[in-house]
Amino acid sequence: MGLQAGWTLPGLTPKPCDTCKSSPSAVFCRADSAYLCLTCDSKIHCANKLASRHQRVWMCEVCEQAPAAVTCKADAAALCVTCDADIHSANPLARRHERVPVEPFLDSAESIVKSTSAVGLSDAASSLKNDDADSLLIPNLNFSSKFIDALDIKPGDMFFPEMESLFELDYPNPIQNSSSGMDSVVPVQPDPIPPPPVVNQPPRENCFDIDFCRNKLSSSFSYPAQSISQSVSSSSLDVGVVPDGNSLSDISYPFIRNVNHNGVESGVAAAPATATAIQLSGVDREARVMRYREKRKNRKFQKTIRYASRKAYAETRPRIKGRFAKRTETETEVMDRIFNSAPGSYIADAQYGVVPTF
DNA sequence: TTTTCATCTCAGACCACATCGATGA
DNA sequence: TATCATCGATGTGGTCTGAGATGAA
Repeated sequence: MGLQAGWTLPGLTPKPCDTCKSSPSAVFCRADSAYLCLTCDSKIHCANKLASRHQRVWMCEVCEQAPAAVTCKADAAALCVTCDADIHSANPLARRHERVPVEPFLDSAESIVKSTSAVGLSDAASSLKNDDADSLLIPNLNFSSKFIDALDIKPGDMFFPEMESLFELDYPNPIQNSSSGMDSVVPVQPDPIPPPPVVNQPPRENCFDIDFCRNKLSSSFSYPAQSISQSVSSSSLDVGVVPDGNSLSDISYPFIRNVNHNGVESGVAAAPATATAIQLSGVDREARVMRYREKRKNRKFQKTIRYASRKAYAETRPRIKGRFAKRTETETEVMDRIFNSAPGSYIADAQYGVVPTF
């Protein structure tokens, strides 16, 4: 977190909350087309049942001016459309980063911060590795550093030291001024919902449908305002699949829906989000992207051991040039004696606290 | 200033097999 | 309903490899 002070560049302040005008916005409410800080988000969206159903997304980690549209798995970062294009068109490697549309949440952002701080940090770490938890990834990563910033908690103070690397993601402290007084909200699994709108861009250039179940990029383009299909899968079947397409073509933003204040979709593209992103062009954007890249460069992900028993086995296995090799019969007998003679004693590594086997 | 080459750094692939988790009998 | 067997998927670590980054000529 030592880098944090250095990130704050003059003139690159996060978008202020539309309500209080004082705190930096942390989330974007689609129904209200409003940028809100965590405090105002809690006040507004916990006020009544209808408001609580407004879908919100976190702000882009780079420009902090537009709602995040996609999450890059490789970078573990939520990015708006424009930043996604900037960053992932830089080189062929970046183009291959797998990105998925962000999923909005219905809980108040503050409650997510609270609940995940208690139980979700470890999961967030493992989710970096386990693509099954993609849906968890975005909000957790987004809020985690915000949470840390807001509460002035150092990573080392947390329960999970291995999470430290996660907090290298720094933010401009959007909840700095937020109060903790909010109602607890029962977590609700949000319906699969479209990412924020993409406007002011030729649809056919930027809005491709992609089906990761196929090898080739789908050639069927979709006009974003009409499609509500989410063809990007985050199931475990997609683990390790890196699309070969180019940055923008890899991701579809098929969910351009405008939801009015009554929660009714109008079918008309909502403009504010991306329009704001586009306003941030030129030097500002370049500076933000550079800052983001620097952060990413310094970020480190630590491996999380989920099964100590497997680790123990892996460490004892014979190898040839680092690769696992078949055991000979003698070795198998020896290992059988070791593991069978002292049940439970081999895995004494309480460091991981998992899987008491044998 | 630009190009070329050498060196360094790092992410990802690879391997075998115990274990997990789902499914059906 | 509970138990057991089966089977495919998963996770584990050390080394190698190739691509990108960096620096010198």
